[in-house]
Amino acid sequence: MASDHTRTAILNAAERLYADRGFGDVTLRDIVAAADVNLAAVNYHFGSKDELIAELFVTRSIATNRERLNELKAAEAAGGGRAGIDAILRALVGPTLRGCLGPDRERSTAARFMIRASIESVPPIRRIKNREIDHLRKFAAAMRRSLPGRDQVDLYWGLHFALAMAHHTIRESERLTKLSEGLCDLDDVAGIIERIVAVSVTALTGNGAKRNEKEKIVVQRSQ
Amino acid sequence: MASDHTRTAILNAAERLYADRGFGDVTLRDIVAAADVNLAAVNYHFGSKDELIAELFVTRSIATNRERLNELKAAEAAGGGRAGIDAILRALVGPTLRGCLGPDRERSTAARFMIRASIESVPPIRRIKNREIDHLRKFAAAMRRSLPGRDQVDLYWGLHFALAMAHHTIRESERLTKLSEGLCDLDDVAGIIERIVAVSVTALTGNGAKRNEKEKIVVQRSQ
DNA sequence: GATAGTTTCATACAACTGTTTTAATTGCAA
DNA sequence: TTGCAATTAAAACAGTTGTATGAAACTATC
Repeated sequence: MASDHTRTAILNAAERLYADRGFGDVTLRDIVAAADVNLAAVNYHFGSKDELIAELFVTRSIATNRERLNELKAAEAAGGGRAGIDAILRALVGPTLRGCLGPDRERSTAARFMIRASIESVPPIRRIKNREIDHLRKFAAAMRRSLPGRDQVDLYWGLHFALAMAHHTIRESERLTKLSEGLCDLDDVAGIIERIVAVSVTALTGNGAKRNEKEKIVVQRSQ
Repeated sequence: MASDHTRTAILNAAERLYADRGFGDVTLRDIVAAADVNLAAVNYHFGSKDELIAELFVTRSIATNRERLNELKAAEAAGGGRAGIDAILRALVGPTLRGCLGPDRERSTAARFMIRASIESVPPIRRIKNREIDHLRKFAAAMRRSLPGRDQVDLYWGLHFALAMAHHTIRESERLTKLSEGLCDLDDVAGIIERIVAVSVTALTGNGAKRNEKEKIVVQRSQ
């Protein structure tokens, strides 16, 4: 086990290729070519292609989750145990958005790999993915502490929608740029994060949230 | 060309299989088995697998877009040329959500296929996908007519976020159910649509944004 | 009912996939 | 150094993929 060189070279090459091109059309031969190792090394070190993907996903998701939790803990510590709802949501969507959008050099292959994994949902990953729910529960709990009076159903939907906006923005950034003819600036990551946080907070605390199930909001023209 | 039977059988089987299992692991042999036709029929009628997928996507996206536009046009007609922003957003996300969520029997393979197509982004589809932008432009224009005072950038983001919440809800419905331990009712499609519309409307017209003075938000009881 | 054109069928093909095998090489302890 | 395990290497394997072929079956027109 002298140096793990081959092992980590495979992991890094696989992460980058999967992040760039998705799981669908990346073969083991693509990976070993990029890593400059022998084809059989994958099965020697990981057992199978699926186990390689699984290990990649586990490693990277631990890292991503830690980053989010660090930000959450910092926000809660700053608020004496209770973070503002905006800070919680910022900790939830910030790391991924920063890792996937913005200038090329700041992007992380890890974040882009995780987005791919959450999109394409390949079998080896689907089996492990339940752990992510436990991770999200921590954010749900923080939100409950932050807005103790709020209906839990609304909190879950708010959490869900915040993730929705973040992921969709990453996945469809190109389309949004084209649709808006460049008006929406996808390089302004900080601005995007604040926009998503603002919408989520408004949904959770604004007029829409107190609404009874039987009511609906309509916009009327006064003239 | 006596009956087109084989052709349409292939199209229907392919649509259902792709909708159920994604593009990744559905082979031509799976399709012809489900359609009960010969393997060579695919290449005879469509030329290649990619052309089959492309034709499927074009046909189905025309149908989906028409459904959304009909709802938009009806809303605009009812409002004398100007639809409420809520009705516009409802026309945008309603058809797809109704087609993908809710009781089994109401789900449409077409809507589920379109979601798959928008998620997995396989090469033959990616080439055609630009037309969807033209389709979305019509909704952007309607939103502009509905909220003439609002900054266009905000409108584009609102449109984008509405689609984000709809698609993410479809893709991650199972996770949301688990996370909320059943509190979020994914069978209540009408309620989900109203929730997404409400959040989007709040984001577009609510506190942080500069609201047009000619408009006001009211909360109505639906019954 | 023979014929021409279309559609179906069984089958073969070449390319590519993940995996396995077997041998060569390396690194290190004795 | 020698011996031994860990690692790398080249090649082959069995399975699956989309596609192509040529014969058979059909359909409609005369």
